[in-house]
Amino acid sequence: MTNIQELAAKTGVSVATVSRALNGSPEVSNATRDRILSLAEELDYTPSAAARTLVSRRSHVVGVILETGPGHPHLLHPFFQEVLVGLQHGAGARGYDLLLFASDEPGSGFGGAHSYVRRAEHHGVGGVVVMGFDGRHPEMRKLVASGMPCIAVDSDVAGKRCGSVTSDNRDGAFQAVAHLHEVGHERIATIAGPLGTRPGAERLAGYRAALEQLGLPSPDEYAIEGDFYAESGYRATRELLELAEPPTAVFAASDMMAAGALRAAHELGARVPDDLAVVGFDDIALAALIQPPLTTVRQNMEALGRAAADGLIRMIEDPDAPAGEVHVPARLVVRVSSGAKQAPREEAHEIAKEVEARLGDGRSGPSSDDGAALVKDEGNTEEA
Amino acid sequence: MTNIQELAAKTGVSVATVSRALNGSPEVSNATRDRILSLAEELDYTPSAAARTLVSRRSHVVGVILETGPGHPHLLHPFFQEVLVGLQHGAGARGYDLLLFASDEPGSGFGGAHSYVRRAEHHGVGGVVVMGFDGRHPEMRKLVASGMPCIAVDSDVAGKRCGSVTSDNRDGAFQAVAHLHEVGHERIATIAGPLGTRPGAERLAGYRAALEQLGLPSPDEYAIEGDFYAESGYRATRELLELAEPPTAVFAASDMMAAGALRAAHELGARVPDDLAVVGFDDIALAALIQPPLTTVRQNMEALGRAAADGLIRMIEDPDAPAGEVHVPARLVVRVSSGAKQAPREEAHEIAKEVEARLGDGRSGPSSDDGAALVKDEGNTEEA
DNA sequence: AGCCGTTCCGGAAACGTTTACGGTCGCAAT
DNA sequence: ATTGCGACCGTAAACGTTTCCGGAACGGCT
Repeated sequence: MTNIQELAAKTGVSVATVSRALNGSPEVSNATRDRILSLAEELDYTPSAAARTLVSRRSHVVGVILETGPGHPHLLHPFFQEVLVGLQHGAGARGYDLLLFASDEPGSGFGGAHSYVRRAEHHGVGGVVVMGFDGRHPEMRKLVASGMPCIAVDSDVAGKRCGSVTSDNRDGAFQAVAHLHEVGHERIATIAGPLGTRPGAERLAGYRAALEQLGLPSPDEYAIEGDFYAESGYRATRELLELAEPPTAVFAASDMMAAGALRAAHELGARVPDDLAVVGFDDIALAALIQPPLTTVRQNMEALGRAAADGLIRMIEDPDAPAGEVHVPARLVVRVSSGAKQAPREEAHEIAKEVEARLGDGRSGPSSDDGAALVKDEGNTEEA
Repeated sequence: MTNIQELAAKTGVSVATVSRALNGSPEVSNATRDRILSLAEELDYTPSAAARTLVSRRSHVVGVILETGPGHPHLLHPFFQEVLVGLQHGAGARGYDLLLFASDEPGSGFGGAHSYVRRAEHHGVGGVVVMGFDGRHPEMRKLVASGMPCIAVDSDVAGKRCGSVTSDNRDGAFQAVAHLHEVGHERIATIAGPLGTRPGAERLAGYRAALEQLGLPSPDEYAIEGDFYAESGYRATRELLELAEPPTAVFAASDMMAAGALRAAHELGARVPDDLAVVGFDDIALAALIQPPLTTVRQNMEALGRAAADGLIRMIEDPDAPAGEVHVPARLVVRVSSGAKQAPREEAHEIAKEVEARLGDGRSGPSSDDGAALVKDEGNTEEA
């Protein structure tokens, strides 16, 4: 491996000058800079991250924490995967790489699993983004207490040096209800997420706000708390349909619960969307593939990731940057389950473009089907 | 941050001794070792990864390469996500962390995007695992040429220091066909993956081998090449069903193509599984949720990741370890689409346990539904 | 008493950078 | 002719480890 000394020797200058040239310092003449740069290129010189980090105390790496052990299946949710991609792009654009904490035992000789804080310090990362934790977790408390810059995705941890990034859950829910109202519904129920979670609470708030603003009835029985999983959506929908005055539409705070709702409706002989309109939240891959294709509120997960990376790096590079809270807009994706007369033209167009962008030269792909994530809305062909 | 010198000063020994104590060298008395260790614990000492890497030239980090730019949607496939989890566990168990390459421009002053090899060297990672590339990609050629240890997942790159990990595609396909034969089918067709890809070719080979061994007919028209995506499965199935002597069962080399097959069958009025039995490959989340629930060959993606991590770290730590090729077994998951009389008892049991393990205390989860990945095979309730 | 082998430890070099400090020019202003 | 200044560059210290080399102390053997 060629190092900075070699460059110095071969160009006849000191290592200090080489370092300056490499880092674009103005204190070096154009002539020598060019000489050095071209030699570096020629020798395929790559600076040692370790040495650089050691002295400058900044590693150009951001940590990523996501719990994947038993009892933490979150990581397997497509949601986090796409956020990760956003992180990668966001961090990459700023010259940072991502470090996924995995090891429990970096060095040796010490006992027990190390705290994330300690691991972060060990690697000299300037900050971390955390996903799949809630703020009550002891590790999270330690983290925010440590003063290390961090950003939580879709969670409610917060602190002086700890910001957060979420979808605009409230607005997304609002859109969903407004849409149902637009296509003619008056009696709109909701299957909420766990109210203890931030997205659960916010989506319910958006639902309530929409009902109020639209002057729609909002009986207590129309809001049932679920747990984001399909089964709870199933049960809630059964309850709803057996009410004396059942709703004609339901907004589920997650696609999985919406899927459960679909099944319940099917079993009770209620046709979707004719007898019961359904809107979900998330736009997971499944949404476009089930019957009928699900109208849902799409979270822009890539944007979430990008925003998290941006915010974090800002905090890292400016020690007294505020730890903000950013909301990424969510947008309604109209498919069949909500009973809209017809998807507006531009919507279809947009989807097509999106699919293309994500598909790319997928044909040359390595294996398996990537389709689950990019589906050409096959369900829509039903309309033809 | 407390460093090794501080420990040395406070325990009244030299830094060399402290270092030895920390690393478990036998050349230090038990008395002093204990003194040092307990002080280290007390001061919450964390060694600097940078310094350690700088001198020892091993970073205890493995690189992970997966292309996520436009034209590379692979990363969004659940497949890679689960592999990533496996990697995390595998690497973590050996004391390694994962570095996700993201940045295009680590330092500055140089032009253009850096090659992966260079980035890997920059960070001092001992090796990398690559996913979502095929061996023909110029970056991959550079990588294997560089002699850096690497492992490719589900791909066909190979070289002196470059191993690979794949599912046992051949055997998985064999199982699928054998299963179809067991439930009574004789005329079994396949929708293959792209024959240019390794999984595509291997699964076809397994299909052929099974037919031969079982003494089943294997007319040319029964094998159609698809591209792993749903649309190709749809078209292939239409072709198959319009043959003079159509097959009664079809093995699709991916779940997405199987989904396409289901749709085609539906359109042509063929009932699944009665008129046409279908088996897929992958066991993506979707598989359990579509109607009818799909019998498929499950890839153990977590195991793939673990195997990749294991193999890579072996290569890193033993400079002349062979770059092996490992196959992870795939296993058939019987649901409804294949028309098996009944899922064997233990299978159901196994699924239940699996679901539980992955679910864990999911209730306390942060948001969204994790359900897509862990579905309780709701479709099976149809049988009741 | 001399010698040798162990056991434990310290000194110091090395790893590849960045950066504070100082130095040498040449040149314009006094 | 001195001074001052800006542009450019070199020296060397630092960052926190690991590890080679050697040395002291000690006990057992001839």
